[in-house]
Amino acid sequence: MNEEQVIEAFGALSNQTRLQVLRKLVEAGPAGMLAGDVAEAVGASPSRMSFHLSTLQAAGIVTSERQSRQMIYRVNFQAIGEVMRFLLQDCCKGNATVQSCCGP
Amino acid sequence: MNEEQVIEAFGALSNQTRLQVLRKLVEAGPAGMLAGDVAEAVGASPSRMSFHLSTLQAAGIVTSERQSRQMIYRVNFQAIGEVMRFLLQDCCKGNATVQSCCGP
DNA sequence: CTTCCATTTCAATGATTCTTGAAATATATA
DNA sequence: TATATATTTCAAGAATCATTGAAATGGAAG
Repeated sequence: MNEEQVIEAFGALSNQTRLQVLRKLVEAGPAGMLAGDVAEAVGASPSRMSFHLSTLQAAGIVTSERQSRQMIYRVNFQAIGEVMRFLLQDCCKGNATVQSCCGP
Repeated sequence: MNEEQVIEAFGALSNQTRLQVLRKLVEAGPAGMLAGDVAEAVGASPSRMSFHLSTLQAAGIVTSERQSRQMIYRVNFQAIGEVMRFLLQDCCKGNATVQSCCGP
C-alpha cells in the first residue's frame, strides 16, 4: 500500500457516518451486510449510504459483492492492517510508543 | 481519545503535505523542528505550513513550544498510538489480521 | 415484456478544506 | 524606540466533500 492509497484511506476514515458503517461491518463479520441493511442500521438514505460505501470501497477498506439484486459489503481487515503498518513503519519508523498501542 | 478526536486525527493524516511534515518531525526526534525549517524541508510557504501545523496540532498529532521568536514542533507518538489503538480495538474489535500489522 | 425492488448515478446546493499573499503579532536586537 | 525576524491570522478564491431527491441501472418475478 503506497502513500496515495493510505491518504485516501485516512480520508475515508475521517467521517462519522463511515466509521459507523465500519463498526457495523466489523460486527457483521465474514457474512457482511446488505447495503440497505447498513443504511438502515446507520439511519442514512440509500443514496447517501451508496456514496459512503463507495468512498470506503475506493479506499480499499471494504469490499463488495453482488448477491442477486442486492450488494453485500464486507470489511477488509487486511487493508486496515496495511494502513496501520504504514503509519507505524513508514511514517513513525517503528516507534516503540506507537507500536505499544497494539501490543500485549 | 474519543471518536471525534480520532476523526479529526484521520482528517489531519489524510493530506500529503501533512504526512511529509510528520515524517520530518519523526526524523527530527525529541529535539523537534522549527516551523520555518519544516516549511523549507517540505517546500511550503510559511502561512501554508502554519495552517498544516495547526491542523496537526489541533488533532493532537504534534505539539508546539515557543523558543524565543520561533516555534518548535514535535511529533506526539502517544497520540498516534491512541489513534491506532482506537482503530484496532474500538472499530475492529481487536481483529487479529489488523493486529498482526504491528506484530512480530 | 412489464413491473418491482435494491442500489447507484446524477445534478444541484451547501459546507469544508486548501492555497495564496497581505497584514498582524510576538520576540529579539540595534 | 525603531527595525528585523519568525510565525500566525485573515480574507478571497479554488477545489474537494457531503447531502438531498430525482432519475437511471441491474436483476428477479409475475
